[in-house]
Amino acid sequence: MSADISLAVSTAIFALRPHPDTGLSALWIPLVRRTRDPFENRWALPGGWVSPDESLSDAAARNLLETTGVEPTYLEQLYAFGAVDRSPDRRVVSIVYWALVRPEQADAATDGDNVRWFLADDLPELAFDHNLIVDYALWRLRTKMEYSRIAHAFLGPTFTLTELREVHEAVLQRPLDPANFRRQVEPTLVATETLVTGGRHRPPRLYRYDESVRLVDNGPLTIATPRSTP
Amino acid sequence: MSADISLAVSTAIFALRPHPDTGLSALWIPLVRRTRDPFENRWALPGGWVSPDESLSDAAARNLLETTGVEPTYLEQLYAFGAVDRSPDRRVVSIVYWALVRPEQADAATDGDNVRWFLADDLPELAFDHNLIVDYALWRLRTKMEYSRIAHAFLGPTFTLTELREVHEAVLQRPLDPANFRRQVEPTLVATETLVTGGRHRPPRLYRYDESVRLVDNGPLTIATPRSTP
DNA sequence: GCACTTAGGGTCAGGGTGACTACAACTCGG
DNA sequence: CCGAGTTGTAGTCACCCTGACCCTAAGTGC
Repeated sequence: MSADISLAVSTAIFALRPHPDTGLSALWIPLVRRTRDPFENRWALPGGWVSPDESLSDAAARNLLETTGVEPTYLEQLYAFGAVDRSPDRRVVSIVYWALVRPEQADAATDGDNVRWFLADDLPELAFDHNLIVDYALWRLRTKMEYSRIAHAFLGPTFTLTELREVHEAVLQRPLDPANFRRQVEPTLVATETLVTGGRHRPPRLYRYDESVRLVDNGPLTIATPRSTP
Repeated sequence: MSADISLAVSTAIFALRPHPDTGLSALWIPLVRRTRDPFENRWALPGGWVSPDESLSDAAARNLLETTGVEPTYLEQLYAFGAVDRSPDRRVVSIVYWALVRPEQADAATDGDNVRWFLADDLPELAFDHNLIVDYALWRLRTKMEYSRIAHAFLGPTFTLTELREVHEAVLQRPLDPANFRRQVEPTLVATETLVTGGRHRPPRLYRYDESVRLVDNGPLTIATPRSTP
C-alpha cells in the first residue's frame, strides 16, 4: 500500500503582461513564498494536498483559488513528478497542472508578501524541483501553441487578428508576419460584423473562434475528463 | 494530508504481433485477470502500488516485470487518473505509463490464466476506467509515431527500411508508399554496410538510427528524468 | 535464362509557407 | 480639409514538402 506517500497538486499559471524592459507582452507566472520548511522563504508553485473527495483537476483549481485567487480559463494536467528525493523530509508525489489566465483574472492575484508575479523566462531558484517543472510547462505551452487553439485562453470571446497574433508572438518569442498569420488562422475563425474604431489607423475586425472546427488536442481525454466544477 | 488516497501505477504495454485474420502486424496489449474484488475476473492493465522508496517509473517497471514478466524498451508516463469514483471501494489515483516491447520480449509474457494478450483495437470491457486509458495510450502512440522516433523501440539496433515501414504501417493502420517513406526517414538514419540476403528478391540494406539527429520529444524532461534502474 | 519480387532512385503536380508588395481605411496635425 | 502616419487586409511569387507514380537494380527459384 502507499499510505506513507503524500499526494499533492501544483500548478504553473501563465498570464501575459507587459515586459518591464521592452513593453511587449511576455509570459508571467505567479509564485507563492513558502512559510515553512523545507525551503522556507523560497518561491514555489502554488499547490497543496489532494483531499479524498475531489478529483485531481478540482484539487488543482481549488488550490489555485485559495493560494493565489486566480480562476483560470484553461487548466490541463502537465505531469506527475515522483522522484524519491524531490522533497527532503518525506515522499511527495505531485500531480502538476498548467493553467492560462486572462490579464483581468491575473489581477485578482495582487502582488504581496505571499504571492508575486515573475517573468516566466527569468525565475529565481525555486523550491523543490519547481524550476524543472516550469521549464517543462513552458515547453508544453510553446509546443501546443503551434498546433492547437490555446491562445484563445489568453483572450476574451472576440478579438482582433492583431491581438491574437500578439499572443502568439509573446509566447513564441518571435515576430510573425501579419499577412501570413492571417492566412493561417483565418480558416479556424468566424468574422463578426464589428469593427473596432478609435485606433489611429484602419479599424480592425473582431473575430471569434469557429467552434465547429475541431483540432487535435488531448485525444480521447478531451471530452472524457471534464472538470466537475465548471 | 492525503494518507487515505492510495497511489498506484499501471502500464499499457504494446507489442507488434501478427493479426490472426490478416496476418499483418498489429498492436497487441497484455492484460491481467483480476483475482479479487472490485472487478474480480475482469481483465485489467498490469499495475500495483507505489512503494515509498522507488520513483514512479521504477514502480511501473517493477510492476510490469512482476505481473507480466515484460521488460520494455520504451517507457513513458501517460497521465495521472484521479477521478473520485474510478474505483468503487476506495480512492485510488493511478499514474499510468505506456510501454513498447519487442516481440522477443513480449514472448516472455506467456499467455496463461493470469496474463493474456489482446488486440489493442478490440478489447473486452475492462476493469475500472482502463478502456479509456488504453484508448488514450493508443492515441498517444499513434500521434507520437508521426513526429518522433519511437518506432525503433519495436525493432532491434539495426533494421531494414521495410521493417521500419511495416512498424509504422501496423501502428498507423494504413499502407505507406515505400519510396516516399524512405525519403522521409532516411535523413534520420545511418546506412550500415550489411545487406540481408536470403529473401527471394534484391537484398535490403540494414540501417541504424542516427544518434546525432535530435528530435522533439518530451522537451526538458527528456534528459531530466531518466530511470534510476537502467 | 527467365519470371518474379522487393529495393531503391527518380519525376511531377499540388498545397502550404515565408518574404514581400500593394492597397484600404482610419486618426491626427497642420 | 488635406496629407502623413499607421495598421488592416489582399495578393504575388519562389521554395519546399508531400503524395502518386514510374523505372531500374539485384537478388531467388524454376
